[in-house]
Amino acid sequence: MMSAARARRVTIADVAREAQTSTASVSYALNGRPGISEATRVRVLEVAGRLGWSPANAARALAGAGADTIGLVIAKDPRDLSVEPFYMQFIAGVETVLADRSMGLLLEVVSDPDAEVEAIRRWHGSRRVDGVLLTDVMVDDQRIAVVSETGIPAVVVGDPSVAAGMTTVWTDDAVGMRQAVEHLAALGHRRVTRVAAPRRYAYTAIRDEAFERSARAVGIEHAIVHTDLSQDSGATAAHAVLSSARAPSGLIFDNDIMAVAALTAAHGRGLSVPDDVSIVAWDDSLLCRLVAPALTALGHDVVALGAHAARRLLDVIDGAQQSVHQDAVPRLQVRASTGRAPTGV
Amino acid sequence: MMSAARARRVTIADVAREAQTSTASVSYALNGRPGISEATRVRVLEVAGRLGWSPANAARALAGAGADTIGLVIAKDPRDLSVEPFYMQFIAGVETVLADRSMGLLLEVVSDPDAEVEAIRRWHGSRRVDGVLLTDVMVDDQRIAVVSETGIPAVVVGDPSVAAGMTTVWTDDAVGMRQAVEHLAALGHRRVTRVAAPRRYAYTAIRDEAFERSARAVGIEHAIVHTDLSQDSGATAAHAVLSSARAPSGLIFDNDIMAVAALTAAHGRGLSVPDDVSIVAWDDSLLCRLVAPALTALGHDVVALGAHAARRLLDVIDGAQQSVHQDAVPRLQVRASTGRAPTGV
DNA sequence: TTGTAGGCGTTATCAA
DNA sequence: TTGATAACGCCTACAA
Repeated sequence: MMSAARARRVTIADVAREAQTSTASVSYALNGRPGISEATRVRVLEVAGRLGWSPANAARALAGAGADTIGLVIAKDPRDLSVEPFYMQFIAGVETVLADRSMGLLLEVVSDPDAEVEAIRRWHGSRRVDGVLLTDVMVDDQRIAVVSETGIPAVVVGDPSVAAGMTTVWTDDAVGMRQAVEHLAALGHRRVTRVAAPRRYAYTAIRDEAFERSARAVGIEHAIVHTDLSQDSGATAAHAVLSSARAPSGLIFDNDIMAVAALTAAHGRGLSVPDDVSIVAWDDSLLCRLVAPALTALGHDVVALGAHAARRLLDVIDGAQQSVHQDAVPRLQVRASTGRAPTGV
Repeated sequence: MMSAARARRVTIADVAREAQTSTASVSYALNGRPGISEATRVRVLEVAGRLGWSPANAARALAGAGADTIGLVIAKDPRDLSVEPFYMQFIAGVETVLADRSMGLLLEVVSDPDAEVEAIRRWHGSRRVDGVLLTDVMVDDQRIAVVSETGIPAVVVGDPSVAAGMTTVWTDDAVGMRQAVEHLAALGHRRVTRVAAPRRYAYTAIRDEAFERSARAVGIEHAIVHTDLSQDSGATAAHAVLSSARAPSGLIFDNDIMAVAALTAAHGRGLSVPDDVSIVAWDDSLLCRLVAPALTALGHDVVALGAHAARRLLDVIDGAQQSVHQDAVPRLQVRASTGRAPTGV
């Protein structure tokens, strides 16, 4: 079979010739600029449509317009991504905003933070993106340093305290944590353990602190175990914690995967949820609703978060001052996995 | 705070001047082309590094190189994406291949097929991508028509029968289906129902046919129910099927979500899995391992599939002939949700 | 209101 | 092996 001969692309000059005018007028017409008669504009647009012309992105970018693209680089192991509903939702939200401005999203998935920095550098160097979105901020995150040093328009999705003054869209995890702790306390739980994300993530310290403060405020015993967020570490942590001398009656996990793993672990130990132990998950996903009992979980609208972040990034690209924006507060969805604390504990 | 003054970017001319040579030599040096002395090459690279120069993507693209980008457009409701581990894994696989050629992935998430076609047209028209990946092929898919008519380099991820002769990477769903049916038959099941995806997806008919053929081959009663792949429709289908006069003892679902919903539905009806009813899921995700009992499921390596498709697309972009490539065959992971058929049925 | 021409940063051609 | 120089396609002063 013959490979289809690539027909020469139609250019602005072709349209100008066909419409019997100049390339300048074609450009004006397409971009809705003043300085052209209505008659000419209509004629040009008609011809452009008929010829199927659309401006080459590279040419406009070269002529001074931006790349009409923003970048998002995700540093995760592909294995973990399969269970992270977060990013697809976030991306979907971003896209809703980009679509209105017909901008594109350049995505890169890398396996380590160094590659992430390198990707941002490369994108900026080759002018492929007008700005970047930074998620999953870590302690001493190199990306923050690179971005603020090079002046790439960027929005940090995370706590302002780690954003080095850059524009930030953040969620108040502390309030979420407090809801979870108070919910368990109100149900009579006197000992609660937080099964947390790795310390390298910036949000971990924030949630740790909020957890301890909230627990102290309601006067209950508390402890924290740090994990790697995996299913295995969730199960391991659950077993360890539940077999300890003074086992807690309430567990708060930093994601849904670990919470579900803990559910299975508890059942495996002959414990009932929520009669013997109550479980709270962070990240309210479908998973939380699918398992039995359904999991009480902290959730927020990630699609909206993505849209919010994208909107702010476009503002920054347009020259807006650096600023801090709070997104919706996490809400506790109470379901069947939390109940009154067992008596006599 | 002042917005950082955007320093003028360093161009190839700057490097040429500093290295006391011409822009042509700089270009040759950077791209590792012959026709330049080693001394000059070294000098140029040194200067380029010192000045922090990297070529502007737009300029290269305009000068004839490609966009160094491939496109992937996903037509799904954001809500559904949150529970679709497929795409993130697929994307991760694609990225591993693109990284080697330092190409980028342009992503677009839209909510309906028309927007998808429009996105592809737009990308092609503005020359933003060198090629596209087509997934989730539907019956009479407009994208196939547009792509083959415009000659955009593309790879169809799906059955060759719907790819209109374009380069295809496919998975043999029929073999997967046969494994599932034979597995149930071997366990003594005599009545099996397939809870299927919507008919608009091209793969649905393929799996339907494979299911019927396999069931006939092993001589068991069989039926098919079409759904929208949602949790709710999975539960609804399970209830309807299990309450029917001649209820099947085996169910084969077209995704993991519905299978999990059915698990809950079965429990809700006081049925034991697998003692009363066996359940097989398609798409072996973490979800299948997290629930109790763990689900027997058909799975394949989606990360590898993404890499495979990307590799073939790069070949097509490089001018390869249209061709058909089979990816790994789905494998049945036998877990606790399937067991011997109940006696006396 | 219209058209001409220069510039954006590379790559490719063609003399030297 | 080099170095001018002409595309590439668009935008935009500036001139008509």
